[in-house]
Amino acid sequence: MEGQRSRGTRTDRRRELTRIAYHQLAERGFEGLRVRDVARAAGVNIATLHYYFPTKEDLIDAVIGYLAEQFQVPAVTPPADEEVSALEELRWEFADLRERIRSAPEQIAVLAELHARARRDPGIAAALSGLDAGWQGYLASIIGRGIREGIFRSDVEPFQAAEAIVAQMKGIGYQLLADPDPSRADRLVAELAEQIERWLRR
Amino acid sequence: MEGQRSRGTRTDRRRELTRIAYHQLAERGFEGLRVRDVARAAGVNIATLHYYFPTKEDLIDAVIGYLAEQFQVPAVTPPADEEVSALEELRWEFADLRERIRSAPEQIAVLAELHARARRDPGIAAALSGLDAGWQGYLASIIGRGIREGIFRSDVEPFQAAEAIVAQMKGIGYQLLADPDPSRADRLVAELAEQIERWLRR
Amino acid sequence: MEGQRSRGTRTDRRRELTRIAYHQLAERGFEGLRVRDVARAAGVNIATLHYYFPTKEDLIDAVIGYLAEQFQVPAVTPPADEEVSALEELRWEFADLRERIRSAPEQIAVLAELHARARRDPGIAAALSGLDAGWQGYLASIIGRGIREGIFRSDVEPFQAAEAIVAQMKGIGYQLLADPDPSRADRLVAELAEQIERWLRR
Amino acid sequence: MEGQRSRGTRTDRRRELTRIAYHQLAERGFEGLRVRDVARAAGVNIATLHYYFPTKEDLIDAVIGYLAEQFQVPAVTPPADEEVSALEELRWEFADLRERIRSAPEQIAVLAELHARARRDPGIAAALSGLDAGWQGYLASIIGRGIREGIFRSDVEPFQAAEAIVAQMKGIGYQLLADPDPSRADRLVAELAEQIERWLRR
DNA sequence: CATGAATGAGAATTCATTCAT
DNA sequence: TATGAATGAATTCTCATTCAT
Repeated sequence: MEGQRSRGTRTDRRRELTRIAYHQLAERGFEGLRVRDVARAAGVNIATLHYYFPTKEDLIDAVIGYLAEQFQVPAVTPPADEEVSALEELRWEFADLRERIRSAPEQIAVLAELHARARRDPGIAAALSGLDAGWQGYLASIIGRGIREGIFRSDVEPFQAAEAIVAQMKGIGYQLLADPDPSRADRLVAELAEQIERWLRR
Repeated sequence: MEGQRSRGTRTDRRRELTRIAYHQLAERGFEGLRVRDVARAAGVNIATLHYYFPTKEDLIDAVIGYLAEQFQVPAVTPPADEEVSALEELRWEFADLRERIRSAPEQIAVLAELHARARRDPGIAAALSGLDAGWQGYLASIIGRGIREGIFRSDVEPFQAAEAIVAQMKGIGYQLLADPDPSRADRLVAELAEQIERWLRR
Repeated sequence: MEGQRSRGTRTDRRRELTRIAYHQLAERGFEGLRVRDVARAAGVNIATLHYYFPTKEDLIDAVIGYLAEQFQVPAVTPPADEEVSALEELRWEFADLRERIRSAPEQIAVLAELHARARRDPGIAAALSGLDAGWQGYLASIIGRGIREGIFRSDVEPFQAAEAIVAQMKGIGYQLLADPDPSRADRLVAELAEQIERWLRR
Repeated sequence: MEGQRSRGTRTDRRRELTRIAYHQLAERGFEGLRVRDVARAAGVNIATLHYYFPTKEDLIDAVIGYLAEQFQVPAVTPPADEEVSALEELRWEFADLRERIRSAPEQIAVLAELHARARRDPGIAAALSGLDAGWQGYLASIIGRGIREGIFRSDVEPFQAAEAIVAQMKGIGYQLLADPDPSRADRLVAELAEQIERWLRR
């Protein structure tokens, strides 16, 4: 029973530390990420942090996992799966991007940091590939459905189209990091959405 | 003559140090950029580096200027201005992006690092804005010309379209940083080019 | 108990470092005070010193406090307060100065260093004012008592007289710093004592 | 002839550098004295300074000489030597101290810096002894004359009295360094003067 | 005489990590 | 689990001094 409680506590602590590291990474970048500051913000001793995460890299790995989780959670309520058209689902995806940029810029910021680091760190590159694969697969499935539904052009290869869309969505997100002007965000996302639609629709 | 040579030497040293810092920033990120390593790679004492760049920030500023210069130089021979259509010029722009990704990925890498840092450093944010403004203005001028030539839709606002295109081009570039697979690069750039064309053409 | 010992140890380390810094300041001046040397003399890593004193200034502040403590401790056993005349107490004060110069010249040396620095550092100026105020107040109380006892002239303003005496005592101390010849010290202190007595007595 | 002019120029440069170093020493202390800053303030290259003063110590030696010169120059017009009494001359000496504190505090500041350093530097100790000897000798001559004139007590040993007076005057000067309040200066110098007079007069 | 360029040695401070308790 | 204390190895930056020109 105590073991049970202990395990619960342990998980909580790890998660709390991860959460704080995630936010500090978003705000300060790898350049400014300090395990000491994470520990301080969590109200624990630095040795305690190292008990949970023996090295800084371990903590960073946990942050990557945390980011993946965040991306699982939709920022905008998704349409009821059953009845919705592929086009509507694609539009929802853009609304979700728009909302994420607005209400959870840390997700974009952490993604950008990881992206920059991925060049030097194969582990991070792999983790990002995983994230991308999921996103891309999801978009590809929408596009595929759209083709089957006859709304999208049939000469588009769903997976390759999805690959490009992912890259473009990220580009919009990164562009808005430094200057998070909401109207500019609206404009850019809308423009991208229109462009993609025009490109996909028959 | 002596003064001349002396001044030449001074500029050369500064430039050489800047160039080295630029490449190290591309490879190691801000996270791993060390003035000591820059000095070592240049074969000079660290105090000598500080003679030219009193602080690390001064060196970084020079690197930003250097990046701006690199972006001025086309990666692919531009078409002769006179006779070329807006569409051809736009295509050349994508070819240039493609070539830059292939042969000068450091440009993209440094840009990505600056982007990440811009959130915390207004100076860098301003510098990036400057870079973007040039690029965007150039694209807008092409689009405007295309509209006047009757190739592009007239209901597109050139400057806003250019804004989105810049973000998307960057997105493609960043996406290819971690995994610089040439065929993937070809595919992504081509996809973006086709998409944009389809969107702009009447 | 462990906490107790731990806390004890922490205080001890701080105090030991302070003590060493105090002596090194006395011997080398601010000009030659190096945190690295203090750490070395304490047998600890320089990072350990910074664990206790995050900055050099923090260490210096502790040294100032340490000096204040040293000045609290009489160098010569003070007369039993009750029965002694103001004149005898004043004489004891001079004996104390004489003994301090002989056996604890570091006190004078550190005081002189602080004095020189006080011009540029308002914090140190304030700390010195505090030290002076205590000393001056004490002397003023002796003089006041002497006046009430009828030994001292009543047309002397105790506080202003004390102010001058403090300055003169310091002057003697500083003068003896460079050349700590004991007989010269005896002579100078005796001369000052006689002069002051002659000035104060009716 | 050119040699002549050159020598003149050389002396001028040396003197100018010395003068600047003197003022910077007064303001920043040994702790903050930088040859680079002296050169910059003089508008010459640092290598040029080193041409005139091969080492920092050489420059400091020159500063000591400069201070000695400054002490030669009275701050207050001295009384016509012939007719003045020893008492009047002594009073003039105090007026001169008062004026020096007011209008040339750098003299006191540099003296205090040298004093603190004299403990570690026999060369400076010797130089200061020389300064003191002159001052002390001069005061002793006044006192001796006062005794011969019958104004001063004959049981005072002029040289020893002078020794104490020098120390006390310095003490007053140092005390006023950090807080150069003019009315406090007036008070302290007046108090010292009165005290000394009372002590010396029959 | 004067300078620009260069440097060795060292300065304070930082940081991830360890370890005894 | 948790902590206070400790540290090795860096990090940026400084400074008196040198030297070729």
